[in-house]
Amino acid sequence: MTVKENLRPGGRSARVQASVHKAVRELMAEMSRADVTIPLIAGKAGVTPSTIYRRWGDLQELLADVAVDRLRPDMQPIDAGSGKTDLETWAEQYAEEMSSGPGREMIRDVLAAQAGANACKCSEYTRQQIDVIAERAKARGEAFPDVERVMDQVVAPIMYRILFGDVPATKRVRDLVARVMSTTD
Amino acid sequence: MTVKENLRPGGRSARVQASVHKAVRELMAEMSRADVTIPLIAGKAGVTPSTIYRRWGDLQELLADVAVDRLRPDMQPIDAGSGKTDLETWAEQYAEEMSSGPGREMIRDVLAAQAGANACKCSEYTRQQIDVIAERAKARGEAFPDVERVMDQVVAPIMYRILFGDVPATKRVRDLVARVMSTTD
DNA sequence: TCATAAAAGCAAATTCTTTGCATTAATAGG
DNA sequence: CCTATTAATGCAAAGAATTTGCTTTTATGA
Repeated sequence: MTVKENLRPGGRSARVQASVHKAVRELMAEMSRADVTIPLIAGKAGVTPSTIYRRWGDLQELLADVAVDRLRPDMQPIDAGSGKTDLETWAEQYAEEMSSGPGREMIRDVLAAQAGANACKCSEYTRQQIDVIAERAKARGEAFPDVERVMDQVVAPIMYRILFGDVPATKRVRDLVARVMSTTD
Repeated sequence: MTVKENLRPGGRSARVQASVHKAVRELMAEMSRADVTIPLIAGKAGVTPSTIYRRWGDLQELLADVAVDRLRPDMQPIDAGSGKTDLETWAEQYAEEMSSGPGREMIRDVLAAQAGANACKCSEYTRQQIDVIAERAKARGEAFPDVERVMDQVVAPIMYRILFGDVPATKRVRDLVARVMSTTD
Protein backbone atom coordinates (compact mmCIF):
# COMPACT_ATOMS: atom_id res chain seq x y z
CA MET A 1 0.00 0.00 0.00
CA THR A 2 1.51 3.26 -1.05
CA VAL A 3 0.62 6.72 0.12
CA LYS A 4 -0.53 7.64 -3.34
CA GLU A 5 -2.95 4.72 -3.49
CA ASN A 6 -4.22 5.63 -0.11
CA LEU A 7 -4.91 9.21 -1.08
CA ARG A 8 -7.35 8.28 -3.78
CA PRO A 9 -10.78 9.76 -3.19
CA GLY A 10 -12.66 7.97 -0.47
CA GLY A 11 -9.53 6.51 1.13
CA ARG A 12 -9.11 6.98 4.82
CA SER A 13 -6.13 9.30 4.54
CA ALA A 14 -8.00 11.46 2.09
CA ARG A 15 -10.96 11.71 4.43
CA VAL A 16 -8.75 12.71 7.34
CA GLN A 17 -6.97 15.29 5.23
CA ALA A 18 -10.25 16.73 4.04
CA SER A 19 -11.78 17.01 7.48
CA VAL A 20 -8.63 18.52 8.95
CA HIS A 21 -8.39 21.08 6.15
CA LYS A 22 -12.04 21.92 6.62
CA ALA A 23 -11.58 22.34 10.35
CA VAL A 24 -8.65 24.67 9.79
CA ARG A 25 -10.56 26.83 7.32
CA GLU A 26 -13.50 27.11 9.66
CA LEU A 27 -11.42 27.90 12.71
CA MET A 28 -9.38 30.50 10.84
CA ALA A 29 -12.63 32.17 9.84
CA GLU A 30 -14.05 32.36 13.33
CA MET A 31 -11.06 33.21 15.51
CA SER A 32 -7.70 34.89 15.53
CA ARG A 33 -4.89 32.93 13.94
CA ALA A 34 -2.91 33.01 17.15
CA ASP A 35 -5.64 31.13 18.98
CA VAL A 36 -5.81 28.22 16.55
CA THR A 37 -4.06 25.18 18.00
CA ILE A 38 -3.60 21.63 16.87
CA PRO A 39 -5.71 20.09 19.64
CA LEU A 40 -8.48 22.51 18.67
CA ILE A 41 -8.27 21.57 15.03
CA ALA A 42 -8.16 17.90 15.90
CA GLY A 43 -11.25 18.21 18.04
CA LYS A 44 -13.21 19.95 15.31
CA ALA A 45 -12.01 17.53 12.65
CA GLY A 46 -12.83 14.47 14.73
CA VAL A 47 -9.29 13.09 14.81
CA THR A 48 -6.70 12.84 17.55
CA PRO A 49 -3.94 15.43 17.81
CA SER A 50 -1.27 12.81 17.32
CA THR A 51 -2.61 12.09 13.86
CA ILE A 52 -2.04 15.70 12.88
CA TYR A 53 1.40 15.83 14.49
CA ARG A 54 2.44 12.72 12.64
CA ARG A 55 1.13 13.80 9.26
CA TRP A 56 2.07 17.46 9.26
CA GLY A 57 4.74 17.82 11.89
CA ASP A 58 3.58 21.12 13.35
CA LEU A 59 0.94 23.81 13.05
CA GLN A 60 2.99 25.89 10.64
CA GLU A 61 3.25 23.10 8.09
CA LEU A 62 -0.44 22.35 8.34
CA LEU A 63 -1.41 25.98 7.89
CA ALA A 64 0.91 26.22 4.90
CA ASP A 65 -0.69 23.14 3.40
CA VAL A 66 -4.16 24.60 3.78
CA ALA A 67 -3.08 28.02 2.57
CA VAL A 68 -1.49 26.80 -0.65
CA ASP A 69 -4.69 24.93 -1.37
CA ARG A 70 -6.72 28.09 -0.99
CA LEU A 71 -4.28 30.08 -3.11
CA ARG A 72 -4.84 27.83 -6.12
CA PRO A 73 -6.71 29.90 -8.72
CA ASP A 74 -10.20 28.60 -9.26
CA MET A 75 -10.66 30.08 -12.70
CA GLN A 76 -8.92 31.25 -15.85
CA PRO A 77 -7.97 34.91 -16.09
CA ILE A 78 -10.83 37.02 -17.42
CA ASP A 79 -10.69 37.76 -21.13
CA ALA A 80 -10.84 41.54 -21.34
CA GLY A 81 -10.16 41.79 -25.04
CA SER A 82 -6.42 42.33 -25.32
CA GLY A 83 -3.23 41.15 -23.70
CA LYS A 84 -2.75 44.45 -21.95
CA THR A 85 -6.26 44.71 -20.55
CA ASP A 86 -6.19 41.03 -19.63
CA LEU A 87 -3.02 41.55 -17.66
CA GLU A 88 -4.30 44.75 -16.08
CA THR A 89 -7.50 43.08 -14.98
CA TRP A 90 -5.70 40.07 -13.66
CA ALA A 91 -3.02 42.06 -11.82
CA GLU A 92 -5.52 44.34 -10.13
CA GLN A 93 -7.51 41.39 -8.89
CA TYR A 94 -4.36 39.60 -7.80
CA ALA A 95 -3.14 42.62 -5.85
CA GLU A 96 -6.50 43.05 -4.20
CA GLU A 97 -6.86 39.42 -3.18
CA MET A 98 -3.33 39.07 -1.94
CA SER A 99 -3.31 42.28 0.06
CA SER A 100 -6.57 41.48 1.83
CA GLY A 101 -6.39 40.25 5.40
CA PRO A 102 -6.94 36.58 4.55
CA GLY A 103 -4.66 36.87 1.53
CA ARG A 104 -1.78 38.21 3.57
CA GLU A 105 -2.29 35.51 6.17
CA MET A 106 -2.20 32.75 3.58
CA ILE A 107 0.96 34.07 2.00
CA ARG A 108 2.58 34.38 5.38
CA ASP A 109 1.61 30.85 6.28
CA VAL A 110 3.09 29.52 3.06
CA LEU A 111 6.35 31.41 3.45
CA ALA A 112 6.71 30.67 7.14
CA ALA A 113 6.73 26.91 6.62
CA GLN A 114 10.06 25.14 6.45
CA ALA A 115 9.16 23.16 3.37
CA GLY A 116 9.82 25.40 0.39
CA ALA A 117 7.66 23.31 -1.93
CA ASN A 118 4.51 25.17 -1.02
CA ALA A 119 5.96 28.54 -1.90
CA CYS A 120 7.12 27.17 -5.25
CA LYS A 121 3.61 25.95 -5.95
CA CYS A 122 2.25 29.43 -5.37
CA SER A 123 4.48 31.11 -7.89
CA GLU A 124 3.78 28.25 -10.26
CA TYR A 125 0.06 28.95 -10.04
CA THR A 126 0.73 32.59 -10.83
CA ARG A 127 3.00 31.73 -13.72
CA GLN A 128 0.32 29.50 -15.19
CA GLN A 129 -2.26 32.25 -15.03
CA ILE A 130 0.03 34.64 -16.85
CA ASP A 131 0.85 31.93 -19.33
CA VAL A 132 -2.82 31.66 -20.22
CA ILE A 133 -2.96 35.40 -20.82
CA ALA A 134 0.22 35.24 -22.90
CA GLU A 135 -1.01 32.37 -25.04
CA ARG A 136 -4.29 34.10 -25.63
CA ALA A 137 -2.48 37.24 -26.73
CA LYS A 138 -0.28 35.28 -29.08
CA ALA A 139 -3.29 33.49 -30.55
CA ARG A 140 -4.72 36.91 -31.32
CA GLY A 141 -1.47 37.84 -33.04
CA GLU A 142 -0.51 40.41 -30.39
CA ALA A 143 2.96 41.01 -29.02
CA PHE A 144 3.27 39.96 -25.40
CA PRO A 145 6.27 40.05 -23.08
CA ASP A 146 7.99 36.95 -21.85
CA VAL A 147 6.24 35.38 -18.87
CA GLU A 148 9.36 35.63 -16.71
CA ARG A 149 9.53 39.32 -17.41
CA VAL A 150 5.95 39.73 -16.27
CA MET A 151 6.84 37.82 -13.13
CA ASP A 152 9.76 40.21 -12.53
CA GLN A 153 8.07 43.47 -13.38
CA VAL A 154 4.49 42.99 -12.31
CA VAL A 155 4.06 40.07 -9.93
CA ALA A 156 7.25 40.58 -7.92
CA PRO A 157 6.70 44.28 -7.17
CA ILE A 158 3.12 43.66 -6.10
CA MET A 159 4.13 40.83 -3.81
CA TYR A 160 7.16 42.66 -2.44
CA ARG A 161 5.08 45.62 -1.39
CA ILE A 162 2.42 43.45 0.17
CA LEU A 163 4.99 41.52 2.17
CA PHE A 164 7.17 44.42 3.20
CA GLY A 165 4.65 47.01 4.15
CA ASP A 166 2.48 48.74 1.62
CA VAL A 167 -0.75 47.83 0.01
CA PRO A 168 -0.06 48.59 -3.64
CA ALA A 169 -2.57 51.06 -5.01
CA THR A 170 -4.51 50.35 -8.17
CA LYS A 171 -2.72 53.10 -10.01
CA ARG A 172 0.64 51.61 -9.16
CA VAL A 173 -0.43 48.21 -10.44
CA ARG A 174 -1.63 49.78 -13.66
CA ASP A 175 1.70 51.54 -14.06
CA LEU A 176 3.58 48.29 -13.62
CA VAL A 177 1.52 46.69 -16.36
CA ALA A 178 1.90 49.68 -18.65
CA ARG A 179 5.65 49.58 -18.21
CA VAL A 180 6.08 45.89 -18.95
CA MET A 181 3.83 46.16 -21.98
CA SER A 182 5.75 49.09 -23.42
CA THR A 183 9.27 47.71 -23.22
CA THR A 184 10.42 45.87 -26.28
CA ASP A 185 13.86 44.47 -25.57
CA MET B 1 9.66 55.16 34.31
CA THR B 2 9.10 54.65 30.63
CA VAL B 3 10.30 51.84 28.45
CA LYS B 4 12.40 54.25 26.47
CA GLU B 5 14.22 55.47 29.55
CA ASN B 6 14.77 51.96 30.64
CA LEU B 7 16.28 50.94 27.33
CA ARG B 8 19.10 53.35 27.59
CA PRO B 9 22.47 51.63 27.52
CA GLY B 10 23.23 49.90 30.76
CA GLY B 11 19.62 49.74 31.87
CA ARG B 12 18.32 46.42 33.02
CA SER B 13 15.95 45.96 30.10
CA ALA B 14 18.73 46.70 27.68
CA ARG B 15 20.98 44.14 29.34
CA VAL B 16 18.28 41.48 29.19
CA GLN B 17 17.57 42.25 25.56
CA ALA B 18 21.24 42.08 24.69
CA SER B 19 21.85 38.78 26.41
CA VAL B 20 18.72 37.23 24.93
CA HIS B 21 19.65 38.37 21.42
CA LYS B 22 23.14 37.03 21.90
CA ALA B 23 21.81 33.69 23.11
CA VAL B 24 19.55 33.44 20.08
CA ARG B 25 22.36 34.19 17.65
CA GLU B 26 24.61 31.62 19.25
CA LEU B 27 21.97 28.93 19.40
CA MET B 28 20.94 29.54 15.80
CA ALA B 29 24.55 29.06 14.80
CA GLU B 30 25.06 25.79 16.59
CA MET B 31 21.77 23.96 16.05
CA SER B 32 18.84 23.58 13.73
CA ARG B 33 16.25 26.32 13.93
CA ALA B 34 13.53 23.81 14.75
CA ASP B 35 15.37 22.79 17.91
CA VAL B 36 15.67 26.29 19.35
CA THR B 37 13.14 26.84 22.11
CA ILE B 38 12.40 29.64 24.51
CA PRO B 39 13.44 27.74 27.64
CA LEU B 40 16.72 26.94 25.89
CA ILE B 41 17.31 30.57 24.99
CA ALA B 42 16.36 31.67 28.47
CA GLY B 43 18.81 29.23 30.02
CA LYS B 44 21.65 30.42 27.81
CA ALA B 45 20.80 34.08 28.37
CA GLY B 46 20.54 33.68 32.12
CA VAL B 47 16.93 34.82 32.38
CA THR B 48 13.72 32.98 33.11
CA PRO B 49 11.44 31.87 30.27
CA SER B 50 8.59 33.97 31.55
CA THR B 51 10.64 37.09 30.98
CA ILE B 52 10.95 36.22 27.33
CA TYR B 53 7.31 35.28 27.00
CA ARG B 54 6.27 38.56 28.53
CA ARG B 55 8.56 40.72 26.45
CA TRP B 56 8.29 39.04 23.06
CA GLY B 57 5.11 37.00 23.23
CA ASP B 58 6.40 33.96 21.38
CA LEU B 59 9.43 32.49 19.69
CA GLN B 60 8.43 33.81 16.27
CA GLU B 61 8.40 37.43 17.43
CA LEU B 62 11.72 37.04 19.19
CA LEU B 63 13.36 35.48 16.15
CA ALA B 64 11.96 38.26 13.97
CA ASP B 65 13.38 40.82 16.35
CA VAL B 66 16.82 39.27 16.21
CA ALA B 67 16.65 38.77 12.46
CA VAL B 68 15.77 42.36 11.63
CA ASP B 69 18.70 43.42 13.74
CA ARG B 70 21.04 41.26 11.75
CA LEU B 71 19.59 42.43 8.45
CA ARG B 72 20.56 46.03 9.13
CA PRO B 73 23.31 46.95 6.68
CA ASP B 74 26.59 47.52 8.44
CA MET B 75 28.14 49.68 5.77
CA GLN B 76 27.45 52.05 2.90
CA PRO B 77 27.16 50.57 -0.61
CA ILE B 78 30.56 50.25 -2.27
CA ASP B 79 31.51 53.06 -4.64
CA ALA B 80 32.29 51.33 -7.90
CA GLY B 81 32.63 54.48 -9.97
CA SER B 82 29.21 55.02 -11.53
CA GLY B 83 25.56 54.68 -10.59
CA LYS B 84 25.16 51.63 -12.74
CA THR B 85 28.18 49.77 -11.44
CA ASP B 86 27.33 50.83 -7.89
CA LEU B 87 23.88 49.36 -8.27
CA GLU B 88 25.18 46.24 -9.95
CA THR B 89 27.70 45.63 -7.22
CA TRP B 90 25.18 46.28 -4.50
CA ALA B 91 22.46 44.12 -6.08
CA GLU B 92 24.75 41.16 -6.60
CA GLN B 93 25.88 41.26 -3.02
CA TYR B 94 22.33 41.71 -1.80
CA ALA B 95 21.12 38.72 -3.82
CA GLU B 96 23.95 36.59 -2.56
CA GLU B 97 23.49 37.46 1.08
CA MET B 98 19.73 37.11 1.02
CA SER B 99 19.70 33.82 -0.82
CA SER B 100 22.23 32.21 1.49
CA GLY B 101 20.98 29.79 4.13
CA PRO B 102 21.15 32.26 7.01
CA GLY B 103 19.80 35.06 4.82
CA ARG B 104 16.72 33.07 3.84
CA GLU B 105 16.13 32.11 7.45
CA MET B 106 16.29 35.69 8.62
CA ILE B 107 13.88 36.86 5.95
CA ARG B 108 11.52 34.06 6.77
CA ASP B 109 11.66 34.90 10.45
CA VAL B 110 10.88 38.53 9.76
CA LEU B 111 7.96 37.76 7.47
CA ALA B 112 6.55 35.01 9.66
CA ALA B 113 6.08 37.32 12.62
CA GLN B 114 2.69 38.85 13.18
CA ALA B 115 4.03 42.34 13.74
CA GLY B 116 4.49 43.89 10.32
CA ALA B 117 6.83 46.58 11.63
CA ASN B 118 9.91 44.40 11.29
CA ALA B 119 9.27 43.70 7.62
CA CYS B 120 8.82 47.41 6.99
CA LYS B 121 12.16 48.10 8.62
CA CYS B 122 13.84 45.65 6.26
CA SER B 123 12.62 47.31 3.11
CA GLU B 124 13.45 50.65 4.67
CA TYR B 125 17.06 49.56 5.13
CA THR B 126 17.18 48.54 1.49
CA ARG B 127 15.61 51.77 0.32
CA GLN B 128 18.21 53.74 2.27
CA GLN B 129 21.05 51.85 0.67
CA ILE B 130 19.70 52.56 -2.78
CA ASP B 131 19.14 56.14 -1.81
CA VAL B 132 22.82 56.49 -1.03
CA ILE B 133 23.68 55.13 -4.46
CA ALA B 134 21.17 57.46 -6.10
CA GLU B 135 22.43 60.54 -4.28
CA ARG B 136 25.99 59.68 -5.18
CA ALA B 137 25.02 59.34 -8.83
CA LYS B 138 23.22 62.65 -8.79
CA ALA B 139 26.20 64.33 -7.16
CA ARG B 140 28.28 63.06 -10.07
CA GLY B 141 25.77 64.56 -12.47
CA GLU B 142 24.55 61.18 -13.71
CA ALA B 143 20.98 60.23 -14.50
CA PHE B 144 19.61 57.71 -12.04
CA PRO B 145 16.17 56.14 -11.87
CA ASP B 146 13.73 56.89 -9.09
CA VAL B 147 14.40 54.85 -5.95
CA GLU B 148 10.90 53.36 -6.00
CA ARG B 149 11.49 52.15 -9.50
CA VAL B 150 14.67 50.43 -8.42
CA MET B 151 12.73 48.81 -5.60
CA ASP B 152 10.15 47.56 -8.11
CA GLN B 153 12.47 46.44 -10.85
CA VAL B 154 15.55 45.21 -9.03
CA VAL B 155 14.90 44.54 -5.36
CA ALA B 156 11.42 43.06 -5.71
CA PRO B 157 12.31 40.50 -8.40
CA ILE B 158 15.35 39.36 -6.44
CA MET B 159 13.37 38.96 -3.26
CA TYR B 160 10.41 37.34 -4.99
CA ARG B 161 12.58 34.67 -6.50
CA ILE B 162 14.37 33.99 -3.25
CA LEU B 163 11.11 33.64 -1.39
CA PHE B 164 9.19 31.65 -3.96
CA GLY B 165 11.75 29.16 -5.09
CA ASP B 166 14.74 30.14 -7.15
CA VAL B 167 18.11 31.46 -6.27
CA PRO B 168 18.52 34.32 -8.71
CA ALA B 169 21.64 33.89 -10.80
CA THR B 170 24.20 36.65 -11.12
CA LYS B 171 23.37 37.12 -14.76
CA ARG B 172 19.72 37.64 -13.98
CA VAL B 173 20.56 40.26 -11.38
CA ARG B 174 22.77 42.06 -13.84
CA ASP B 175 19.98 42.03 -16.40
CA LEU B 176 17.57 43.56 -13.92
CA VAL B 177 19.99 46.38 -13.25
CA ALA B 178 20.66 46.90 -16.94
CA ARG B 179 16.96 47.14 -17.62
CA VAL B 180 16.18 49.66 -14.93
CA MET B 181 19.15 51.79 -15.93
CA SER B 182 18.10 51.86 -19.58
CA THR B 183 14.48 52.90 -19.20
CA THR B 184 13.88 56.59 -19.31
CA ASP B 185 10.21 57.22 -18.68
C1' DT C 1 16.90 59.03 50.50
C1' DC C 2 12.52 57.34 49.53
C1' DA C 3 8.26 56.32 46.94
C1' DT C 4 6.82 54.51 42.69
C1' DA C 5 6.42 51.82 38.70
C1' DA C 6 8.20 48.75 35.40
C1' DA C 7 10.50 44.61 34.63
C1' DA C 8 12.26 40.16 36.21
C1' DG C 9 12.23 35.92 39.13
C1' DC C 10 9.80 32.02 40.87
C1' DA C 11 6.70 28.23 40.95
C1' DA C 12 2.33 26.09 40.24
C1' DA C 13 -1.20 25.17 36.91
C1' DT C 14 -2.34 24.55 32.37
C1' DT C 15 -1.76 23.28 27.69
C1' DC C 16 0.68 21.42 23.98
C1' DT C 17 3.80 17.82 21.99
C1' DT C 18 5.91 13.35 21.70
C1' DT C 19 5.90 8.45 21.87
C1' DG C 20 4.93 3.41 22.54
C1' DC C 21 1.54 0.25 21.83
C1' DA C 22 -3.11 -1.39 20.37
C1' DT C 23 -6.54 -1.06 16.85
C1' DT C 24 -8.52 -0.09 12.44
C1' DA C 25 -8.70 0.21 7.49
C1' DA C 26 -7.08 -0.41 2.80
C1' DT C 27 -4.58 -3.24 -0.50
C1' DA C 28 -2.55 -7.18 -2.97
C1' DG C 29 -2.33 -11.99 -3.56
C1' DG C 30 -4.34 -16.33 -3.25
C1' DC D 1 -14.34 -13.75 -1.57
C1' DC D 2 -11.04 -14.22 1.98
C1' DT D 3 -6.70 -13.38 4.28
C1' DA D 4 -1.97 -11.56 5.14
C1' DT D 5 0.31 -7.37 5.10
C1' DT D 6 1.19 -2.67 5.84
C1' DA D 7 0.20 2.03 6.59
C1' DA D 8 -2.45 5.09 9.20
C1' DT D 9 -5.09 6.22 13.20
C1' DG D 10 -6.58 6.01 18.18
C1' DC D 11 -5.37 6.08 22.93
C1' DA D 12 -2.99 7.33 26.96
C1' DA D 13 1.01 8.34 29.57
C1' DA D 14 5.26 10.93 29.77
C1' DG D 15 7.69 15.00 28.69
C1' DA D 16 8.12 19.81 27.39
C1' DA D 17 6.49 24.36 26.69
C1' DT D 18 3.43 28.20 27.99
C1' DT D 19 0.67 30.94 31.07
C1' DT D 20 -0.21 33.25 35.30
C1' DG D 21 -0.38 35.10 40.11
C1' DC D 22 2.57 36.71 43.33
C1' DT D 23 7.06 38.34 45.12
C1' DT D 24 11.36 40.58 44.56
C1' DT D 25 14.55 43.48 42.22
C1' DT D 26 15.91 47.59 39.78
C1' DA D 27 15.73 52.06 37.83
C1' DT D 28 13.78 56.65 38.11
C1' DG D 29 12.13 61.07 39.80
C1' DA D 30 10.63 63.73 43.63
